[in-house]
Amino acid sequence: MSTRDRRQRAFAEREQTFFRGAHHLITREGLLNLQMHRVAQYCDYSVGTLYQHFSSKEDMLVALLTERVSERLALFERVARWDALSRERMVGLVVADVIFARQQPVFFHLQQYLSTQVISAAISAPRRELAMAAHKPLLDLFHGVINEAMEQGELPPSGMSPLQIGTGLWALSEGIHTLVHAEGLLEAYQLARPYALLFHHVHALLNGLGWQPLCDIDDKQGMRQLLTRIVENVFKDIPRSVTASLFSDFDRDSQ
Amino acid sequence: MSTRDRRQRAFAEREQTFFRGAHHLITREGLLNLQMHRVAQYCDYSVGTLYQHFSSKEDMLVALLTERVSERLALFERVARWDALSRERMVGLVVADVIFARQQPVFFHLQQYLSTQVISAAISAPRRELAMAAHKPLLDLFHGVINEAMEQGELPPSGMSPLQIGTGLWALSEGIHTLVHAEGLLEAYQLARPYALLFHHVHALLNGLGWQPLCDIDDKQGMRQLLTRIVENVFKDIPRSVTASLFSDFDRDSQ
DNA sequence: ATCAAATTTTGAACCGGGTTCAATATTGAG
DNA sequence: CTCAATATTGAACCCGGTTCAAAATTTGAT
Repeated sequence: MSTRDRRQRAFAEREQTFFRGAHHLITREGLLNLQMHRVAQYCDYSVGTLYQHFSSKEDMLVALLTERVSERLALFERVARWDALSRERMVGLVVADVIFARQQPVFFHLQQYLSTQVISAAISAPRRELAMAAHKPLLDLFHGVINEAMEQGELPPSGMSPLQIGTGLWALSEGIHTLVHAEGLLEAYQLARPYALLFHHVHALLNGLGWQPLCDIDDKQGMRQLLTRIVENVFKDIPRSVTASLFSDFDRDSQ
Repeated sequence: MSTRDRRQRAFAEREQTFFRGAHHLITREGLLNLQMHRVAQYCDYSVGTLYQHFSSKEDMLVALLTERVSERLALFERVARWDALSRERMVGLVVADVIFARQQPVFFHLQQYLSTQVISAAISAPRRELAMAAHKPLLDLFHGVINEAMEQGELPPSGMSPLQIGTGLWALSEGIHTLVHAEGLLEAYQLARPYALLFHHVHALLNGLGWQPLCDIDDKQGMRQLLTRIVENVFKDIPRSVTASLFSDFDRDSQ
């Protein structure tokens, strides 16, 4: 029956409208000031209709986050497809994450907020499972690179599964992002160049894990060159304004 | 004038009462269900009096968190005073953090929740500065160990300040804790033994930074022995039930 | 085209909980 | 003892997430 299909399509389209509206309002007024009735109003629907799509505010936020995984995944996929050494691609994945965080700060705040024990406990189990399922391809890519590295002997086995290795890298990256996004922390401790720091520690960790080819973590030039190569080969179309933040950190350093 | 002093003392005592009450209620019913009027009620005061101490709910939570920094600091200080190699002490600090997280899960959730960009933006600047000032001794200890390591040539310079080195370790540790505390994540990805993972990656990172003496990250026995030594020398009085979680991870592994 | 049943949309009303503040109680100096 | 200053109280306010009975629209049969 065509009626049913049309209805479903309309429903899905409206959901997109809500996502766009919510995103717009968060961008303009911050996550803290987001109000459900304003989202509905902005999209020219009533609150009741909004609640037909999402069972609660948190529910909507998780759905919004889940919806944008595809963009993050797209960035990751470019790196995965890149014909380079496994170690270079792993660094590329971290670059992808930095680019995503720069391009879509709202989603980083969302992710951070919703990962919190306090909030995540308030999210319904089915919605959480949906969100995790949506993230799975992303993790699969991540673990795929680690797997390849092991198979090609570039990463020594060490009795750890790709998932376990990945966790450490993920935690390090996530931890730095948390630092970057926490209000006033960087300023208070005069921590300039957080992303230079991130790559420094990522290389240190990769070296520590024995991921070949090892690199000299004091060789700022070399690290910068790798970033340049990644951007040139994988993220050439990303606006300079976004990728520049990767380097400006290093540039300031060398001056 | 003695009256003023007495008043101040009474006020400070009452604040402690509120802290105890809030902590008790959070422990029993979760941070999500904490209500201001219940805190007041539980402490046999009115909400108005509660608001004489704290300008908002978030304000109270930050104050509560700040108040317990001293306990965390106490754990850190034991490690700092321990007569051992700088690298051993650094691992000891990570152990201290795990112990604190185990002993005071409420405070870890609080910390995580309040570090979120969304929430931290809602905290008044003076209160935030107070909180940071309270954390400073803790960070000083941390950086002190790194400093010593550099001075004694156990950690090569590499153009990074102690603060910058510390950030990576902090981020890694914090990231793993986030993982551990996020609802359903460990289960979903069958990530058992998160703390074994933490120490594995900490050692890998320390090796990568060139922190002497390097250790073999595949040597599970050696890592376990270091943990035992730390507990024996520094945390002997901490209940087995708390420290056991450090090892059980490894034990399960070796079986 | 007409109508009634089914479905969808609406937004005023509800309600929980953080916050305020006018009324009340307590304190202490003279 | 008195009164002004100070501290405490909790009912009322207000904001914002959520609900649901009423209104509007769509559908399918006549």
